[in-house]
Amino acid sequence: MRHPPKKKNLTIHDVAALTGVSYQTVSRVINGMPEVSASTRARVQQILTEVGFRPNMTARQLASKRSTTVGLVTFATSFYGPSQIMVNSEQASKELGLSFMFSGIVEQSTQYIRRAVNELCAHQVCGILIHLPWEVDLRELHDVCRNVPLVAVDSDFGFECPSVFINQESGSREATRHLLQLGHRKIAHLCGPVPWRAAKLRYVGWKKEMKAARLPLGPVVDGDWTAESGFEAAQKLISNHWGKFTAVVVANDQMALGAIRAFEENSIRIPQKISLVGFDDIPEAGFFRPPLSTIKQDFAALGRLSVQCLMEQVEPSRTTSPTPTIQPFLIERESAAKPPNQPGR
Amino acid sequence: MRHPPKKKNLTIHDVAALTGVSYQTVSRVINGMPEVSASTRARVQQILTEVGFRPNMTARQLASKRSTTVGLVTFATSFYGPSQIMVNSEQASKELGLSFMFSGIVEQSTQYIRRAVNELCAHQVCGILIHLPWEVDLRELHDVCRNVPLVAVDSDFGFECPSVFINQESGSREATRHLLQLGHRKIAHLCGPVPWRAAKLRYVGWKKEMKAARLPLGPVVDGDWTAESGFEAAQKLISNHWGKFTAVVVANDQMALGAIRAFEENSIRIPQKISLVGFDDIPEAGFFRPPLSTIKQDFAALGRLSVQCLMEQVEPSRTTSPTPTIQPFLIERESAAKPPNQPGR
DNA sequence: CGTGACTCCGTGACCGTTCACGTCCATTAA
DNA sequence: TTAATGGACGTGAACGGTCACGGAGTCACG
Repeated sequence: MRHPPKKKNLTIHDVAALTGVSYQTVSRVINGMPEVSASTRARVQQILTEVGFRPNMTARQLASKRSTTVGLVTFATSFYGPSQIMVNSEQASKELGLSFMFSGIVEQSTQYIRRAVNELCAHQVCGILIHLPWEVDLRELHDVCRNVPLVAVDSDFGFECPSVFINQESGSREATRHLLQLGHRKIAHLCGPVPWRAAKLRYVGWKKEMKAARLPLGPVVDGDWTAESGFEAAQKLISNHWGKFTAVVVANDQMALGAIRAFEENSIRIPQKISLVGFDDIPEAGFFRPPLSTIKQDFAALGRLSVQCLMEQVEPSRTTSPTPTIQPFLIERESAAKPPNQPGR
Repeated sequence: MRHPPKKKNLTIHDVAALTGVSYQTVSRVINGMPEVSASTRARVQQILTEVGFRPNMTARQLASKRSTTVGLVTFATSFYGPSQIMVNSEQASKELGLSFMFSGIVEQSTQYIRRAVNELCAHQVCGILIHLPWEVDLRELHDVCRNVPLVAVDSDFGFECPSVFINQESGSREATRHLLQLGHRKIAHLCGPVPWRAAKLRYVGWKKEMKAARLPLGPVVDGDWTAESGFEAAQKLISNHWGKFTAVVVANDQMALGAIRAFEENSIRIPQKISLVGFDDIPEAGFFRPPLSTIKQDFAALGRLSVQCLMEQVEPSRTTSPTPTIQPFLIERESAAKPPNQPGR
């Protein structure tokens, strides 16, 4: 930070001098204001492109007290969901002509979260998208945001907050329903790590669907999203609960992958003996053995809705739309079939 | 963008008024300058934390003509490599106290690239990390960057440019060597999409290692990184080149996954009949069937080196270190074994 | 010919910081 | 005593834009 200042960049004044008008006029053509004659506008425009003028966004933000960059804070970017959210909300921002700042947090503590939000606010983002996979009480966050709008992306904090959700519960119900429709009656659940909101909701979805079908809940074991944990969980299922399930709703695709391996190592064929449905539809899912039936979430839509919701906050022009929710849907492949000893439904 | 200005944020002047000193003094304690007495420093500090003061970065950047945010432009963030680069360079930036702006490009044309770089420059980033998987002539990029330093992250543009690389070629040679050491003599290559630099270099690595072993090149087919293309490529290998290879070096793990499936569908056992080595070590690789031997790249190190290299550019204080290169290494699992009909080497 | 309205454009202040000075006071050396 | 030194702080001017004015023309109309 201790080094000579950079070479000068071109400013609005330079352009003004080059064209022979005042800096204000240049500003006007840059911002497309009407009160400029066609001829001078053309002349200024000409010089503008000729010298490749590029407005200094920091100066503009400072002067106008407006901003066109959105911020995102996320946790656990190494997982599929968070990284998808990151990529897609950037894309959506770009489509609306907004820039994008990102701040990841390495550990889910309020301290780190505060820090990330603070950083983004210091840079005068116009609003913040925040995705935290765990449920966490973040009431205090309003203090640090002050007047910077916040949108929760598939997250739940301790307070009322504009949000956009993926309906995890409904997705999980759909997975369960699929199995039910195939004729399964004893369905286990391979659960994600409990503090995660998505894990909990997917568990609830499975439970509710089973209840709705007036069926007893099958065994539940849990993992930590990784394939390895899925492997171990399936082992447990086999050794502790064998006979008590003919299908399993798995909370994500990676654990499903691990589970598939565990079943295979025990010479349990899928889907002939046990059916499996995953969640996420990661790109590899179609090439597992067998190809995994799974629940797909439309992250592109999530990204779009998120920034849209944020911009509604920033600029509360029209009626605020209700909190949008995205419905995940089933991708049917080959890991789920009719249960054994039962010719059909 | 047409809406009432926000409520006022606290400024350095407010803090000054609250403490009863001049704004300059406040600035001084914020920046840790020495010429402040211990007592006033303490008083200011107190108020600072009390009101939760947060300096306006845009104003600071404007005034100081310095910046502490790094920019990244990437393509194809849906792939493993690019998304890893994104996440890890953000992490590395944060560790150095730098903020992070991101701009993805949806299509690899110079126009889009220019636009992304321009956007970042307009926001006065202190430097730009750029990762483009294709080789592309970007000489003109110096114009648009002007005096903003650029670092190529595992990328090759048409001009001399500070860079940090992953030694793709050496990684691929290692994969090939592993197969060679196991006793394979006829080794095929499943190549990535040709315009990609990584695809080309991995191809070259395989070729060179084969040449070095004085062996003829096995068949080459190519895919597009997806599991699906890997599946198709392996089909071609089987139908057009059967008998001409006992092992295949696959350019990434996803294609390897597809290939595994193709072999399986043709009842060709891996690794008993055909050995396979992948590239990337995606989190799922260890749970393929069989677990995939593959080449791992340390993206965390890449991220760290990238921003480090960038900061050396920004602040050319000490001797510039040579372009750093990361060595990928083999993760040995079970998809590669001795060739059939050959008890060992 | 004066008046208003409208079009086009320039001026000065300001946004929240940093930077280069300048000032004041106390201490020390001559 | 006086000048020089230096520590602690304040002042004014940037930085590159935007915003709210205001002024100079031009035209139509009374």
